[in-house]
Amino acid sequence: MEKNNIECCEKIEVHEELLKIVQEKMPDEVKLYDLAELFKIFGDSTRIRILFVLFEAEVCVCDLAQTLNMKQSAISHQLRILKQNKLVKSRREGKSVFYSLADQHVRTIIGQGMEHIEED
Amino acid sequence: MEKNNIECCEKIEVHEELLKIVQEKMPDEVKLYDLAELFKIFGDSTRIRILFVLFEAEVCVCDLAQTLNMKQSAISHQLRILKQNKLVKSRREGKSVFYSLADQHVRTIIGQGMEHIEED
DNA sequence: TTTATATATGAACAATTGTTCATGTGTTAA
DNA sequence: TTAACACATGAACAATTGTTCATATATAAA
Repeated sequence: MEKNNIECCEKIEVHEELLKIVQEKMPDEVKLYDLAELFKIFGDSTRIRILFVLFEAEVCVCDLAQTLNMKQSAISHQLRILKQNKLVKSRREGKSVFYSLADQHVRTIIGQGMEHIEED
Repeated sequence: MEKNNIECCEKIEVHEELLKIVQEKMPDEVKLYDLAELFKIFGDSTRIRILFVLFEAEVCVCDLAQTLNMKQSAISHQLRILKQNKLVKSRREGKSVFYSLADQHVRTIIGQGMEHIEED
């Protein structure tokens, strides 16, 4: 018996086959980590609200803070996270910095999320 | 001057217009909260790995724990979260409980996430 | 240069989260 | 009924996270 054949649910063959398929198709650890990190970004309603504003227009930090009724500092911290993960991009114009969406996937991902929670 | 006309970046008209558009298009608080909660589910690499296994087959808890090399307890806790959020469904067969994907959106959302992190 | 405005960021705090351990529930076989 | 197995779950702990406050940087105007 090979070392992977640990007994489990008394179904050793199925387990063997599964392990093989999963080893083939499962992305590597780094990619899985990055993927989870990406979704963590969407897992905060402040960041979601920021993105919904950016769906409509390119906006400066100050306007974001006022529109969402939050401290400028909190908005800046979140924008930093969004930018680090390439979900938004920024452009300076005088004293202001304008933020906008950086990626098409943002709309798709949030759209699919909306569809999911609007079911049944 | 109306009370919404707080000065910000010396661009009151733009701010006014933005507020109006955002108020129209922004989902209500409950929906935004639910949406963030949904994405939080995807924001953990253990749960992501569970979902990748379920992309391939319907699997029992024991096999999941062995395949992912984790404690059965940890897997059960995560499956509970996935089930509560309708991302997986379960079916008892004797002593075992088999889990499988409950929703098409799961593949799309994870697929879009993969596309995003695989860019540039 | 000084002042004011817009934004960024480090530290600190409360709140949330994922895992482990111990134990409980449900099912099957003896 | 008892024992064994598969899974679920509450409590506890460490680790992570989002906000606030204070302050730093950057730009523009005086």
